[in-house]
Amino acid sequence: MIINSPINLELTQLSGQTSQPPWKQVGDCFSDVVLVGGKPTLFNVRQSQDCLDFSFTGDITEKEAISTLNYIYDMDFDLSKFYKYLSNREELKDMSEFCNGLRLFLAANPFECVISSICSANNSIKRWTKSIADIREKWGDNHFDAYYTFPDKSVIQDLYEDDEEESLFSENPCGNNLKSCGVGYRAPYMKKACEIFTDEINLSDIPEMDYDEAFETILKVPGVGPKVADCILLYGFNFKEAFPSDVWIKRIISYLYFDGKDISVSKVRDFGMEEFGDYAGYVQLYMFHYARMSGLMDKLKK
DNA sequence: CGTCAGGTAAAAA
DNA sequence: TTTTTACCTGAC
Repeated sequence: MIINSPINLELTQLSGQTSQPPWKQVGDCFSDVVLVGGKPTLFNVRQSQDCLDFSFTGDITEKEAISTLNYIYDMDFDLSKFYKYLSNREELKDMSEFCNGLRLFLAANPFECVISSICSANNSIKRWTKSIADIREKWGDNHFDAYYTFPDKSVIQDLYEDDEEESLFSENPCGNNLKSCGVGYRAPYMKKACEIFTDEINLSDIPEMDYDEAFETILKVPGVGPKVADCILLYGFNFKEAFPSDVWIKRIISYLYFDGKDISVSKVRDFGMEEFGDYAGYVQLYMFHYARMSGLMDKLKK
């Protein structure tokens, strides 16, 4: 079946968005299990022309399958309108040609996005995605042979933190701890985050909030600073007005808009949200990948 | 072996 | 309020 909106699937999958790790890739096909209304469903998606071709296995209707994929790949977002917006601005006009068909890769599971985003802080894409994949395989539920859902917060909350704690309390230590997944000093953040989601913050309240309230709320979670909070709201909850600002976005914004002058990450965030409004999230996504692919990043590295 | 990677928390200015 | 410092880990 085809979803008739343009997308570059591989670019979208491999762009390092902190919603979840990329789906399993075999040839040109990407697959993963998603809980749709609690029902495990295996999705297979691939590029067909410039659109999305998919099939699925699971006890849901075709309509539910389409609506799930529409959400995850943000297929209702009007890319051509966005490209017009970019082309009308001198600083942004080159970006669309370097990232044509790049879309948001939204979280199938917002809780997983929170943990992924915490894991991504001061980390590489390769390492955080492997950590999250390891957590799924160790403590998630197995479906359709080789696929795993992300474990529930109650599971993560009860895990040992590291080898030392495990060998202290366990009769046969066997890597049943968070740090064995390479999350490093983020392990206690993850566990405390789960506690907070049990007795203080209800993640399902977030979509009802306005941006500032959602931001202040999610910022209370251990391991979540401003950059990670914006990522969680953008990739996990589809708040498109988020403008996650890290050192790279700072360098790029500084180069494009402030004549290379050094400005704080916090100012960059304010600037991006003010300047780009509801397009802020997409501009951030395109900006980062434009810089990577155009060579601007190498130029700014020194 | 030292440096670095898409920051955060805690301490200090 | 804004700046500095230590920090798991794996790759180079």
